[in-house]
Amino acid sequence: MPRAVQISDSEWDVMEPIWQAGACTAADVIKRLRATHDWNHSTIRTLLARLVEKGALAYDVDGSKYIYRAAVSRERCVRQEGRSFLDKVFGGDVGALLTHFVADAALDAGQLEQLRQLLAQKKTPREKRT
Amino acid sequence: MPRAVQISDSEWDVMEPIWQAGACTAADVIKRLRATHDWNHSTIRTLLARLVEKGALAYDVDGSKYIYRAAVSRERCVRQEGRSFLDKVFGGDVGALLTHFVADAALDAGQLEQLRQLLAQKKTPREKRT
DNA sequence: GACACTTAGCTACAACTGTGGTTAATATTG
DNA sequence: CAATATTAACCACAGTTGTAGCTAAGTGTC
Repeated sequence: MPRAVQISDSEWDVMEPIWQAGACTAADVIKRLRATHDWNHSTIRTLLARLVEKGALAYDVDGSKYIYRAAVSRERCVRQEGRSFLDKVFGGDVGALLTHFVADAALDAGQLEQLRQLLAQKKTPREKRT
Repeated sequence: MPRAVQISDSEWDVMEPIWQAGACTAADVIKRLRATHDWNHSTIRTLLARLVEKGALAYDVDGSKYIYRAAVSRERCVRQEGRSFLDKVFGGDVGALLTHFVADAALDAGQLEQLRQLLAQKKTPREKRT
């Protein structure tokens, strides 16, 4: 399997618009990030380049520019980040993690209901699903 | 408030035994970590020193050695790490985070039950009054 | 065609991380 | 006491991260 790509915080912010848009030029990414980040365009270009090096992004050449696209799915990265956070902070104990966030967070009625339903349907691991 | 202490992965592993034991010497920490990590004792001492610099640990001098103790609570650090993970990966949406982990994890019957109860008791944030 | 703008590529640079060696003072133990 | 082990203090060193500048080549505009 593709060696686990390690995406830093800033890099994650750069991935986000690309995951959302599917494919963008650097200029697109820069434009989108302008709304939320006060970064120099150089910074974003550097991050794009690093993400390509890391294998998190790929690109197609279009004339003089690159059309970037994700080379790793967001899902995959979320799972990996989640896993590593879970291991670091909760020693791999998902129950503890969930308990923490449920206790710590303010959930609105809709979210609570959704979770209750998720849990209600949730099977214990006897029935293996992946 | 104490500026948010930023604890790296390795450092976290060093904090853990201290949070558990309450107070230890470097030798204690090293001994405890031997079980799980294949680290040179120097490495652990370096991490201890860095954690002191960062204000995550404090110590009392006992003869020629230090008795380390946590200067920041585990709770606090868990909340902070949790917050930053939540923001990075789920854009601050706790519901999404919980959904992810519930869906992704294998929970045994006991954990499921515990969570159901937690959710059952959980109050929605103060309802907006009119 | 001249000039401004965009683009990728390369360079920089300090802080943080992971990992561990060296030293000098101090304890411990045979 | 002499040899050995422990300790904290310092140093090292490469890799990652956050942040950005500078350059040369290509593109668009008048």
